[in-house]
Amino acid sequence: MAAKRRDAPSKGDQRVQAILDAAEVLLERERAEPMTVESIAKGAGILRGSLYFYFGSKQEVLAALVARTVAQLHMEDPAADLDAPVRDIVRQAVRNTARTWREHATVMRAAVEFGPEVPEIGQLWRDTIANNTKVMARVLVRAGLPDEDGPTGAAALAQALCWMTERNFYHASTQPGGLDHMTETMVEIWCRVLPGGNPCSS
Amino acid sequence: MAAKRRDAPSKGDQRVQAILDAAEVLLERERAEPMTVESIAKGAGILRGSLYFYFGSKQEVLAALVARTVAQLHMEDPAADLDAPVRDIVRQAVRNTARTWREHATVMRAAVEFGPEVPEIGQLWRDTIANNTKVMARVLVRAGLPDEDGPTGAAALAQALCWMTERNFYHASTQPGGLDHMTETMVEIWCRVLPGGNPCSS
DNA sequence: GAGAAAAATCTGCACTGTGTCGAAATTTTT
DNA sequence: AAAAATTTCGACACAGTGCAGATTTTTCTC
Repeated sequence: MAAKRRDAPSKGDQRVQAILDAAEVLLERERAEPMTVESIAKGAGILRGSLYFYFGSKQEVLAALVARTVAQLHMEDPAADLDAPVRDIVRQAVRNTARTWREHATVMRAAVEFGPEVPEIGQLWRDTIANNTKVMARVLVRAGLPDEDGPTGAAALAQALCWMTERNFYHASTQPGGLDHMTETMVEIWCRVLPGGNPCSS
Repeated sequence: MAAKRRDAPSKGDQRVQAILDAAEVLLERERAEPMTVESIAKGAGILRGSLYFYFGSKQEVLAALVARTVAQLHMEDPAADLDAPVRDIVRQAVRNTARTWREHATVMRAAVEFGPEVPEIGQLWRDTIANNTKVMARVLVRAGLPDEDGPTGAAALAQALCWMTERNFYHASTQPGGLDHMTETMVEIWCRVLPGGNPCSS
């Protein structure tokens, strides 16, 4: 089904952002106030019917919010220094990921949770993980893992480790101090997978 | 809120299972027919109002279905031979997990997806992973990883690796042949994390 | 500045899906 | 056979979503 959303006019641009801001606030206080079209519109300063001028459905609002956050992640993502020692690259990459979870946990958890039921969000999220995987696969190849396509090639290991990192940070982000603790655990595992397998902590 | 469900009578026991069976079928054909109270009741051979005699809500049906499946997993889970070589234990454990995903993928994916919004399912699923973690932590300690509580102790690594396995099998279970491919990848990573870090494939 | 066009908002409507509850039917027990 | 318990039915109320025409506001053109 084609999206109903029209090209946004300039005043509408502000309204679109207000709608997305309102949706994000509701995600953060989901226990206290369930996210409905009514509550999103109220938070954006319009009535329910008006919201459909900008978005075709509540799912489209969520997809746009996730897209906005993912775009922000890309802008904030520091370019990796791929000439540094591999373990330093890995450590820095994990730390950067932890930072994005710290700063955008609510929307990132929403991306994980709504991905299965909103195809657009699911694809956005998988693409985000795929981008990370591509970079980290090159790092693993540089470290000496086989540059091949099989289940034990660098690409497969990188993908599996990126999903591990996503899943563990997803859980850790709900607990105070969880991300710092989990960062050390993620670095430890990534490093142990590298050839030579020396743990980072020793 | 206390569950409204009453103690189930003997004829009702059969009806409860029929309801859970109907719910499972609908999960499997979710693209073709959305799961509603109406469609669950229809599949169980009753009208909508009758379903509420057995379950307080649709969420309770889902929680009972996940509980039934998790109980079944426990029954099917072969006791690990903890005296075997560690790498054989790891390989067998991953294969067993792959088999449970192969045989119960639909309900297990539902457990992952509904966990965030249905607390009872979330707890059930976390408990399941915690049980696996406990066993695998002991295996990692046997392999020589530090038996301590810090972020790089055996317990933390086991937990992170179990969530990695869950996440990767979740994705792999949606693709033909995906679980076999992923099994090799999971074994490879688990083995590389073990002291000595020798990959299983070499 | 006025009028036309476009954009934005409002309001009522229709619909789906969930959960409730009293009445009726069926089954079980005495 | 009658009473009690269990199970089912069906109508009701409600929340939430999305639609569409009317109205209002804003922007654009002359």
